[in-house]
Amino acid sequence: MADATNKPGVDFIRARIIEDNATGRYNGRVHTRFPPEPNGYLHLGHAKSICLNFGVAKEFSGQCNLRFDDTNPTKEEQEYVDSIRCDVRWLGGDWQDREFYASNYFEQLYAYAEQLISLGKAYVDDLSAEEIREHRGTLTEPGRESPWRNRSVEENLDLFRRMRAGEFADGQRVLRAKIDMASPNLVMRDPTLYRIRHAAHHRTGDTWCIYPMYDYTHCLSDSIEGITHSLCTLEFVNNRELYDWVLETLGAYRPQQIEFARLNLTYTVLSKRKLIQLVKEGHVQGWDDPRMPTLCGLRRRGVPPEALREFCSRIGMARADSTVEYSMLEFCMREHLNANAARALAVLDPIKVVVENYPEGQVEEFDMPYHPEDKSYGSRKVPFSRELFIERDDFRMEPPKKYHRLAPGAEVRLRYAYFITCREAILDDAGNVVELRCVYDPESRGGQSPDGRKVKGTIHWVSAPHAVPAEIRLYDQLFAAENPNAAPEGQTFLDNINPESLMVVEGQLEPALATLPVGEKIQFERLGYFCKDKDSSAARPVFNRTVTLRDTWAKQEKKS
RNA sequence: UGGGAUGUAGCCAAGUGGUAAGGCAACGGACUUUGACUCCGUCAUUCGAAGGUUCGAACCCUUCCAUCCCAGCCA
Repeated sequence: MADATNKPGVDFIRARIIEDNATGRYNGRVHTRFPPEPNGYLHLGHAKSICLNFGVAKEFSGQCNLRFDDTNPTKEEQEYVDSIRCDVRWLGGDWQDREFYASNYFEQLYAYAEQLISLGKAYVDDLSAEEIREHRGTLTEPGRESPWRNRSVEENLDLFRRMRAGEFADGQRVLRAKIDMASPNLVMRDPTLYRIRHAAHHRTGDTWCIYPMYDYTHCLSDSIEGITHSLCTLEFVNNRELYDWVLETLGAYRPQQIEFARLNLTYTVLSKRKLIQLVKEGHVQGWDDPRMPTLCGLRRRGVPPEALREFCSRIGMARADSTVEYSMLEFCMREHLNANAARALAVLDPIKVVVENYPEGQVEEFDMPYHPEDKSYGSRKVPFSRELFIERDDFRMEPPKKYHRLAPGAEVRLRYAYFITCREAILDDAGNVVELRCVYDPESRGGQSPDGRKVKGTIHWVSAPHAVPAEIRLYDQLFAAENPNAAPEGQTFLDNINPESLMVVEGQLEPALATLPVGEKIQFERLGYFCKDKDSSAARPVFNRTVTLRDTWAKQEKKS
């Protein structure tokens, strides 16, 4: 056991669990929870927590609950709980029948609060929010006690019951823990436990007009559910003292809170406030805009859940603040998609090619494998004719050194089809290439010449009369700056939005692509991975680019 | 300025007294009917800094420095 904790790859949380199991601290039980507040959509930061909590439970034959931390009725909505359920399931979190809500425990929490009052550990305070703030002191000065701090248990009980009964207006009184107004930890300076809010709750309706605060609710919810390891992010380190205080004071079962660093990613923002702003101000087209780091956005973009899980495992788990490079995420997308996406041909920026020596009106079909390394994907027939489209970038009037695509007089292979040689480029008045006149070598059918002659380049193509036009959405980073939050004086993260984060082009697809189901992921050979979007219609498919293929040539060319 | 947390390569991250894992990125090269994939190679004499203890320190001690979190009736 002890040596298992020293194995590389075991993070500090798992090491702790192994140790707890070894000492029998929870009798070998491992029970975690993923506790989102239903006030927004889940994003990559939550993915880290989902993978941790559900992952740990699975690895140690334990359980993980889904718990909605719904203690603030003014911010929470059913829409969010629905989306959260959907996103967690998509990522692979399985909470079985253990879907809980902090609001399930309101009655129990209330009883505990009365107990705290009876113990002389909580009191009703008449101070206003502002007065409480003034009494709290500052980072360097101790706070002052409220004049209402030493009311009798009877008076406190009476007042608290009347708070519940709705006798007071919002903000008129709160229930506070009686701890230590001079504590160097501000969280411990008589924290608020209950506040009055005459607001309908999305689950409990008008049953309550007082609502418990996070610090009071979370520890007790964990305790009630028998959680063993309560995993949360670093900003809650200061709250742990209160977490323990509440449970200890009430003599309740005590799980342990363990904090880890939250995820930061380059070229993106992961704060709920900023994400909401992007949606509300129309900088993106919604929570599921494929440029959003939300789970629904990533899903729509075509990112497989497996890639996200792999990403979460690769970034590790530690307590140091960190910012992971976006390229790590891209690597995980490509790694999974390369092994799991079928291939097809699509031309996104077409130039017409006329194969002069190919008989007019003739059409033949090539059988092409859907996956070059996995025969189980099968194959499909792709039509070939006298008129084709190839990628504009695959032709140069004056090819640079080491360019092994098409140029006047140059020969290339059309993927799985024939060798062609360019005879002539037809230009318009502005000097743009409008058409290429080529000849093919009939002997090279399938892409190999019997004389053993080699061509360096292989390019993709579609048959013009058979091609299916489609809307292709080319996504790039939403932000142009590595750290969008580092905006110059007088600017905000919004000024770092990448104006070219979305480019829409009209592409030409091979026919088999027309019938793909929405959500299907596919590699357009030599271009990248794409996913059919829900905006598709029968007449007009729409594809989102998930991520490009690595492009060593483009990088090399840019350098010189 | 009080308290808490954290500093290992461009990024993430192991390592917890015996002489710096791994991954991403980058850069070379091989292979290639995707300039993809795959494969091979290069990439920390040094662990925030300075002192100290020790035969031996990224690990222990001291001081300092830097970054992050906390003054909601948000979570």
